[in-house]
Amino acid sequence: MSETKQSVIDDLRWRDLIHQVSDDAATKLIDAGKAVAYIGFDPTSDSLHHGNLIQLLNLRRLQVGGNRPIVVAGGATGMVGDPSGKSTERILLSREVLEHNVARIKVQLEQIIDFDAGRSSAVLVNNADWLGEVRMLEFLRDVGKHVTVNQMVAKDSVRARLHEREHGISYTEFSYMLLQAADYLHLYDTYGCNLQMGASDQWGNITVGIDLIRKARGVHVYGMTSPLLLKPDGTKFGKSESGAIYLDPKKTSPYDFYQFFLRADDASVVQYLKVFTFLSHEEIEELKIAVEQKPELRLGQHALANEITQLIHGADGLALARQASEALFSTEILTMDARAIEMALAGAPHYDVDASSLALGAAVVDLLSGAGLCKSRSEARKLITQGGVYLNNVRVHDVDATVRTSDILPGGQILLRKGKKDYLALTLR
RNA sequence: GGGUCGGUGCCCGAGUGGCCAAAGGGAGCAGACUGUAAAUCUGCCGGUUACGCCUACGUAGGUUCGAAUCCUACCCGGCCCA
Repeated sequence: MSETKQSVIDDLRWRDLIHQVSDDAATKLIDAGKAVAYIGFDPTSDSLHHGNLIQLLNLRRLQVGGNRPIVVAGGATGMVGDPSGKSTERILLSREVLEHNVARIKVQLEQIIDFDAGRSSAVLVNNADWLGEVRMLEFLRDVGKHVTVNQMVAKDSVRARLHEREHGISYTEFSYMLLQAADYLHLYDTYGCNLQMGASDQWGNITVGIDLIRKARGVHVYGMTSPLLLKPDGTKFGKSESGAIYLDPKKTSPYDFYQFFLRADDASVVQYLKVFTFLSHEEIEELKIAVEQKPELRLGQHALANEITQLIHGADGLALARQASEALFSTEILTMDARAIEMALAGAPHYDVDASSLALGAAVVDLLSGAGLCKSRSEARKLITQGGVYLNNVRVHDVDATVRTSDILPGGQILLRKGKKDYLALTLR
């Protein structure tokens, strides 16, 4: 990973990471390394996902330029739910769950942002620590007094819900922007925070905070958003077939994480390289040309998957993911020797099988559904009928096919595959 | 509180007594073509011990030979009025 020494803003612009800036002065502040920038996350899960990652990397980019990052875990706001970008009312999470999530996320943040970098050291705070204490009357006086309902109603996020036929917006969610504004104010008071960043759907919330600080403190602070990452067909980026891609290796294995980025489509790779990596402009330009001229080599995808997997899962995680990927996709695993197979499959998805059950023959249908490759036995049957199941890379034709002891590969595993890409190593137990 | 419209499968959305496991679209999955790409074409897309049976159209009852469709009560949401 190479970090450029040029202007942070120029770099962000080049990477198409700037959507809106509240004031040009913000860019000067950032380039001077004088920004104290904050980003908030609602801890709705116990792991960050690749969508959050973009914002975190942006914070990191600023930090490299000498700015100080603040990460706010929304322990309090997470209990309310942000209406931005949501068409329906959010389900509220319990205090216990939120606290648990905040603790887990904290560990992940430390991988990406430097919490020990002198005057630009990052800070992690939980807004439950201050919002949780605020008295209602105090809040109404200190925050509510400065914001008119007129401007609140004018926000896109609210207007969308107001005009919708089927769903309204609760007072709770309507208030969300005030809480976020209060966060900004608190961070300004405590850390001299002067910049709030986020995805473009946060713009409305961010501007409320800026206005609040101007009115309450007479100080001009800033906001900046990055564009929402969209896939070429205009749909939202952020989900894989099986859901979000998490940073937690227990939720998304390094192998799956690596594979996700390796499968980026041609039309998006360059954009992803810009957004998800710290590769230099020159390196990315070279990869761009490579993708245009020899797309089948997928050099861009490889670089992307390597960089980001290394960043999140380290060299070891990357090595495992690559070994498994190469064994499954690039070589004929059946010709490898026992040791090689064992090593190669170490990082591949696993499923434990009772060795004794193979003696009698275990139904492929049962293994598929048991391992979670199929949701039900019906689905597994249909899949086999359609020719979508492979045992040791050989298509299974019979719905009643079984896996037996003789199918065990030299490495001690059995390879089950669904479709072209979904491999599973059955491990004997 | 009154009036009114609505609550259908992962999502959107048709269906207003049998031909409905429920049109159509999207998403998803598989096959073909490829480059672990995109686009396209084809098939699948509630569960099951696959004959049949079971579970499903907000919830609970009822009418009927038969209900997603009719009736009653209730719950939830939108809009308007108070």
